[in-house]
Amino acid sequence: MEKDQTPPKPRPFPRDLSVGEVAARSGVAVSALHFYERQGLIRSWRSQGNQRRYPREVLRRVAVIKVAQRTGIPLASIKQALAALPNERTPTVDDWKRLSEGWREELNERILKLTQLRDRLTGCIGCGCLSVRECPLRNPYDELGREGPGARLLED
Amino acid sequence: MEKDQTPPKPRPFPRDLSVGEVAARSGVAVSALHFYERQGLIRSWRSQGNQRRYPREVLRRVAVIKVAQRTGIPLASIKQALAALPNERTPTVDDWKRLSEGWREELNERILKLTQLRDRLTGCIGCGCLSVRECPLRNPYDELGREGPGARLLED
DNA sequence: CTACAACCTCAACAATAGTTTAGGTCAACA
DNA sequence: TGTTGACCTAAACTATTGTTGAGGTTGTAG
Repeated sequence: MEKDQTPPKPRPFPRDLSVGEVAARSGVAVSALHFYERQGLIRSWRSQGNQRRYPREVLRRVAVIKVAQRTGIPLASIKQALAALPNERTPTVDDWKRLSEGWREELNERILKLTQLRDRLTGCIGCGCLSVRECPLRNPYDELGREGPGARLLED
Repeated sequence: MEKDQTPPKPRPFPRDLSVGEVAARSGVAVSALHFYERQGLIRSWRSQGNQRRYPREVLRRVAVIKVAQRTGIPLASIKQALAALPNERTPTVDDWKRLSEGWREELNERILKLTQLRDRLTGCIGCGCLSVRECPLRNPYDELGREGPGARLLED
């Protein structure tokens, strides 16, 4: 009945967090937290009543997940990266920093690709060169466009 | 039986194109061309034998679709953009240029966002500020993280 | 004329990233 | 004690972007 998404009133003293609390503080839906847990990106233990309990550290973990997603990294890869964190010690600032280094590289590449794309976009769409064989925009796909020798008429 | 994907031998004189020819020359699978047609991004007429026939112009159309996809634009939006092309006249270079102008803007924004993200990435993941309320990386989601007044202990 | 490659349709399946719903349990407040 | 809000699971559903398969037709080469 949608009540799941409204912030639960905080319990007496915040040693550990309920799923609703994590949702409220991380800005991520309860259903998404369940999902992340099924996918192995976060973990919880259970209360006597079988309710999820999270260490406060989960907030950073979720924050990092969301940030990584914004860079375009799929959850599966984020999971891999998170798996490199120390398992039985709370990750330190340096642990997190190391994590982000790899992503910075990926991000840089994506930015580069998009920048090239942008710089060629107008010119190449406007010119005649989208003919698959010659256009720098299209070239990556060119392998598939070959069809042996033979009179190849001027392309559209 | 996978034969669909091997380049068909070119028919005698290329006035119009079969789906296999378009696939070979555009580097896009036949199944994807069918799909684009179902989605209304391209159109064809039919031969006597009910086979698809495309105007040569479709090559540019498909090229543009693929390029736009690389910029991260979903097919639905590409469809909208293509719908702005003149319907009964073959689009001119200027038509295509206009089309790409809008996309250049979107691309620029995406590049900007990613660049900001990159610049903040290491610093923010490493520092304590991922606490959702103060981090520039997390702030966008902050709305959901509010939970009324009350003693808010130091976040993780 | 016979094969076989290329084509057709329709339906099911795939991966990603979740959300929604149904049916039930737990816990706190009055 | 009873009601309500938060929680539980499992399964089904959403959207996007196609691919795969089954079963049948067309068209071209020999």
